[in-house]
Amino acid sequence: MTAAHTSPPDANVPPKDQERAQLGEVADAVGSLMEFWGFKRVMGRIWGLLYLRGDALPASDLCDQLSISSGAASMALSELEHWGVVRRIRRPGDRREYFEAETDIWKMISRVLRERELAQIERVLEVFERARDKLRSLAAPGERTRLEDIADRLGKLVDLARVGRGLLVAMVQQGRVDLGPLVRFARPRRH
Amino acid sequence: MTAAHTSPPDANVPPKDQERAQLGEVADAVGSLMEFWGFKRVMGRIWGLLYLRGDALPASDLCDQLSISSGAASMALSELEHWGVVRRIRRPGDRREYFEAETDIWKMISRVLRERELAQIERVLEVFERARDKLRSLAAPGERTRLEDIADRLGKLVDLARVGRGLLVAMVQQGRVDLGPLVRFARPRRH
DNA sequence: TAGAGGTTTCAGAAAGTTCTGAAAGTTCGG
DNA sequence: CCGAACTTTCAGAACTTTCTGAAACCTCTA
Repeated sequence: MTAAHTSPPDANVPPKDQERAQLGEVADAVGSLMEFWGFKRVMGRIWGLLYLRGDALPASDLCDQLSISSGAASMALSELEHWGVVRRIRRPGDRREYFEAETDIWKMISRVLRERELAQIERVLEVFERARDKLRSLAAPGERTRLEDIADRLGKLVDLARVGRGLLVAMVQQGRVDLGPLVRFARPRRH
Repeated sequence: MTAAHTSPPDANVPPKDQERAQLGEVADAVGSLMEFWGFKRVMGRIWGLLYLRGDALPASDLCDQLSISSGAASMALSELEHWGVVRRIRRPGDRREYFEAETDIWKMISRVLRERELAQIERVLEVFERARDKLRSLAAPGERTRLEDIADRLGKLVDLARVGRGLLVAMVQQGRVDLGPLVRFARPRRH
């Protein structure tokens, strides 16, 4: 039997190590959330650690604590900076750069919605509209053709994308939205 | 000079080919949207094509039109089926299986929100809560320590995750939400 | 119930992504 | 300006994801 039989189970693990382990777990959880959102996992881990620590750390500390190379840290940090999620700080008399977490989470989220999701939906919307018009122009005039039906369904996608766009705009502008229209548009018409 | 100098530019391209090209573009656009959402690109391409066509197609047609192997089609189709995004149909007197697109888009979206995003946030929330409690238990009792500060910031993440969860629940339940609480929670306290 | 027609599975190929570590670049105090 | 301290860049390594194509597996019909 080892000393581990005492209770609580980790009574003999140095508190510093336990703290570091917990911070690491939270950072990993934030990392998986961020990865889910389409960012690099390390980006989330870095922000999570900085956020919890509450003060600015030099890159070398991040490399140690998260077990990543200086290259990975540098790349992730400049991307985080680009998204306004982390700030770079210089301290007089210290040649290193320090990094600190943005704490206004809504600011971060809305920026991503605005710059990334909104752009995405605009692109898609344009494709939909262009294809719809093209298809209508191909349809034999006068009669109701298979092509017209396709164009109509495409029109439904256009409407949906527009509602989605409106939703995003409302979110990033006033953070208050009604999903009703989205639900209505996304349901198939009775006929 | 080629015949392409006549206008409109593709007056001499067979309409069937133009139609197919447009459908392909829309399918690709849906594919990139779906990829953005964390699904496989082909899944979106398949759903897009089936949705526009409006009727059921056999797998072999999908392979032809989207230039994918039977294996890829089979895998993507069962995943789409699992998400309730595509239905499998048998036609008497035909040995092949046909596939048709679900047209209730909200049903699809809310299902993903419920089964995937909600599960994700629950997982993260648990990690946050566990770590917060653990850190509090490590802090020296009585006085205000650095550890307590960390635990407080973690508590903020917990609150935020709870609000996010509530938002998702509201969305999948009644499709009507107020983002106000999210915005409020996500902003840093004045101090 | 044999076997033709269709579907799924899966090992390896291809493509895509992220990381490492060292070299090149930058910055600043002296 | 020099050079130590730090940061960025980038080619290739390592890993992950997705796809192919053929073999195994169904499943109807005759």
